[in-house]
Amino acid sequence: MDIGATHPEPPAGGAPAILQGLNEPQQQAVLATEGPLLIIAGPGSGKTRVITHRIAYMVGECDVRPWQILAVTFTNKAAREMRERLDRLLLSRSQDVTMGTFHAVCARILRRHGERVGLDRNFTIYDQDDQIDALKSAMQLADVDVKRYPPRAVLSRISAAKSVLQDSQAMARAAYDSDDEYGAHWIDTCARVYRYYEEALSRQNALDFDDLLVRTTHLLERDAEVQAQYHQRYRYLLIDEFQDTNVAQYRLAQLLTGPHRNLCVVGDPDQSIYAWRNADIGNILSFQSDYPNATVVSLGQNYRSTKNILHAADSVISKNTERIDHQLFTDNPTGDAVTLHEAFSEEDEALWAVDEVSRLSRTGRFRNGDCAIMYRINAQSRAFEDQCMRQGIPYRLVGGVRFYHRKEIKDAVCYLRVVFNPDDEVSLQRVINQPPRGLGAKSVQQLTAYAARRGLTSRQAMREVAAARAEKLTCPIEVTARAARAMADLSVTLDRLTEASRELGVADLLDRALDMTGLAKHMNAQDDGDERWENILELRGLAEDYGPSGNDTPDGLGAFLERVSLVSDVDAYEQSEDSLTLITLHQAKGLEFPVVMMAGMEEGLLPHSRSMDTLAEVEEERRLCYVGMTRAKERLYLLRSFRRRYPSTGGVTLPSRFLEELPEDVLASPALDRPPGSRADSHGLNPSRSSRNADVGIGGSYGQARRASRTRLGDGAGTGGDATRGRLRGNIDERLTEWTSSRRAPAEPEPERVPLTVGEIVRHPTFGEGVVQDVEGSGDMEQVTVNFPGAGLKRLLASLARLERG
DNA sequence: TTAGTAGCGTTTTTT
DNA sequence: ACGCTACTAA
Repeated sequence: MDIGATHPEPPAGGAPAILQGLNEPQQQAVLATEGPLLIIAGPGSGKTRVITHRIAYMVGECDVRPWQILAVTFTNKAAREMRERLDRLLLSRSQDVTMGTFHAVCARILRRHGERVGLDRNFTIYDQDDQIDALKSAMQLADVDVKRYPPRAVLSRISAAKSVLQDSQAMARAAYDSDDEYGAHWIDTCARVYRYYEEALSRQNALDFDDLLVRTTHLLERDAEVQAQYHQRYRYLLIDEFQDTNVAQYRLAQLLTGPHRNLCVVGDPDQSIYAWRNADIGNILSFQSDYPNATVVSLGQNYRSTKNILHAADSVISKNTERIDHQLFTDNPTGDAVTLHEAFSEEDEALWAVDEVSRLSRTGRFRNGDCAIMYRINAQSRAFEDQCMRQGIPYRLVGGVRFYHRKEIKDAVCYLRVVFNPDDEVSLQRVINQPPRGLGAKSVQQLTAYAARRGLTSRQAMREVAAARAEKLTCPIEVTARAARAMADLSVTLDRLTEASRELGVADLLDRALDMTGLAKHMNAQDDGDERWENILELRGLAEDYGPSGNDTPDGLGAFLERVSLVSDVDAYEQSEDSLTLITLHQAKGLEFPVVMMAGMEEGLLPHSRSMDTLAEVEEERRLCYVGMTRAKERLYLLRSFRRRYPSTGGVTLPSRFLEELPEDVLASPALDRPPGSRADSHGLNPSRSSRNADVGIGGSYGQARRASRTRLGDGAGTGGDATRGRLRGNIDERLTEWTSSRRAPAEPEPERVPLTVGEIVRHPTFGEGVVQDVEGSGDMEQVTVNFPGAGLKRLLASLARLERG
C-alpha cells in the first residue's frame, strides 16, 4: 500500500521524467514496482501507456534488467504493439523483455523442459479443427455415439475441465460425486471420452491449446528445479487483460511468480468477453484474496472518447446486474451525437456505411484509415467487403475466414507437420488421400485397424507396407494392390522429406513437399486453383524466414509450425496505411479508432441468438457491445437493418435491446430527417438493386437522402428521444411496419406467463430437455435454474429463453 | 473400392 | 454462400 516505501531507490532529484503527463493514479501504477499490484483500468484510461511506462521506469530507474521482465498479453498483436511502444521508450533494450501470450510462453517452456515430464520436443500443437478430428476418433474407440453426443459439445466440456486443471479422472470423480443422476451420466460419458482423447494425444505426441497450459503447470508444479530456474529468470511478471484469463492461466502465473511476488495484473471486469472460452472473472477476486496486501489502482479517467460516446457506453453497461460499479469520466469535449442508422437490408446497411466513410474522408476531417466497421460475426463482413470493392474503398479485413483454416493451407501445413512429427495421426489422416491417390475410406480403415492391432502408429504401419514391398513380400495389410502401392509410395516420400528437412529451409522444404506429394499439380488442375496457389505462395513467403531444422536450431520447421498454430493474425502483414478496417467486436478489444460503426445492432446478432438464453450470456453480450462502443474516439455509429438473411433473425429483425438502453440525449438519427418520399426510392425492397453499378452511391436519390441528413449530423444536436424511440418501433415503410408489428407489437397485452415450478420438465431448443431446479422472481424477471443433462446447470430468464413445457 | 457430384443442413465470438 | 453425407458411375 505504501508505495513510496517499497519501490527501490526512489529517484533522486525530483519526479522522473517518465511520469510526465500522467495523472495521479497512473503515476501510482507506474511507481508501484515491487509486490503485487492490481490495476482496474477502464476503457481508454491509458492502460497501455501505463504498462509501457511502468516497464520503462523499472528498467530506466530501478536497475531492473529487461530480460527479467515477462509481460503476458492476450494476443500476439497486443504483444507486438506493446513492444513497438516500448521501443520508443527504451530503444533496443525492449527486445530483451519477454512478451507473448500464455500459449506462446508455455510452448517455449515445454520445448525447452518438456522432456522432464515425458514430452518429446517435436510435439505438434492441435488447433480446434484438429481437436475435433482427434476427438471423433477417440469417441469411436470409446464407443460413444456422435449423434447423441455432439463432438463439439463434448470437446467444450473437456476444454472446460482442462481450463480448471481437471484431468479425466477428476472429471469422472466429479460425475460420480454429483447427486444429479441425469447430468452425471453426461459428464461421465465426457470423462470417458476425455480419457481416450488424452491417451490418443499422448500417443501422437500432440498437445491441444489447453494442454499447453495444463502441461506447463504440471511441469512447474512437479519440477522444483525448473520452477526455481524461472523464478530466477523472471523477477517481474505482468498480465494484461487479466479479466480474460482462465483458472489454469492464473495458476500458471502464480507458479511463475517467485517469492518476490512481483505480479502485476491489469484488467477491466466490464470488458470481460471470453467467459465462453472459460475465462473466469473470479480470478480478480482470487487475486485479491491471494494477495491481500496488493496495491490496488483504479484508472477511471477516459482519454479516448467524447463525453457523448462515453455517456452512451456507460448507460448501456450500467444495465448489467452482476457488476462492480465503476465510475468513468472524461475531460474530453462533448463531441458529436451518436448516430443511429436503420437500413432496410444488410446490403443497404453496408452501402450506407461505406458511403458514410467515403463522405467523411471527403470532408478531410477523417481518413479511411480512421474508420472501423465492427460486427458480431465474421459472416457480416462480406456485405461490407462487397461495398468497399464496388466503391473502390481500400479496406483491411481482420481475421475473417482464417488464413490457416483454408483447405489448401491446412493441407500443406499438415504435410509439414507429418514430416516434423511422424506420429501426428490427425495430420496424416488429413493428407493421406490429398490429392486423391487411391487410398479411400476402406484402405485407410484397414491401415488404422492394423496399426491398432500391432500397437503402431499409422505411419509405422505404412513403413511396414513399404518395407514389404521393397522386399517383394506380401503386403501385411489387406488392401488392394493399388492401395498398397500408394501407401508405400507415400511412406517413402514422407521419409525422404523428413530427411530433407534437416538441410533445407522451410520454404524449400515446402516446395519439395508440394511437388513430391503431387499437391501442387492437383491444385493447379482445379478451377479455383489460382486463388489457392496465391495463398500457398503467401504461406511460402512466411516460411522463408525459417531455416533448416538442424539439430538444435531454434528457428527451423518446429518454430515455423508453432508460429502457424499460435499466430492467427495474418493481416498484421499487410497493414496498408489508409484503409477502412473491418473487424469483429471480439478482435477489436484493445484497439481504438476515431470513427467506429457497429453494424447489426439487432436481436439475434447482438445479443447473438446463441448467447441470450441465460442472464450471464446476455450480460457478456452487453459487455461486448460496451467494448465496441468504447473503441470510438470521436464518432460512433450504430447500424441496424430491418431485414437480414441470417437464420436466427428469421428475415425480419428486431432492434437490439442494447439500443433501447441508450440515453436519449446523445442520439442523432439522420434517417429521420429524410423527406418521406425519398426512402422508398432509395432503400426500397427492390431485389434487383444488388445488380446496379457502382456509381449509385454517388448520385441518385440515395445520395440526396444522405446529404439531407448531413446538415443535421454536423450540428451534433440530439434528436428528441420520443422520435428516436419511434424510429426504433418501426416508423417506416408501410410494408415493413406491417411485418414488424405483427411480429413484435401485439395489439393485445401479452398474456400473463404462468410461472414455472420446481421439478417441472422443460424443453429448450439448444440444451434439450431439463428439470427445473429453482425459480426466482416473476414476470419478465422470472429466472429459472434448469438442469440440462447435456449442458449442465443453466440460469435462464424465462421471458427470454424459448422454453417449452414438457 | 474409389472419385466425383448432387443435395443436404447449417451457420458466434478465438488463443 | 459452405462443408459434410449419400449416392452413383466407373
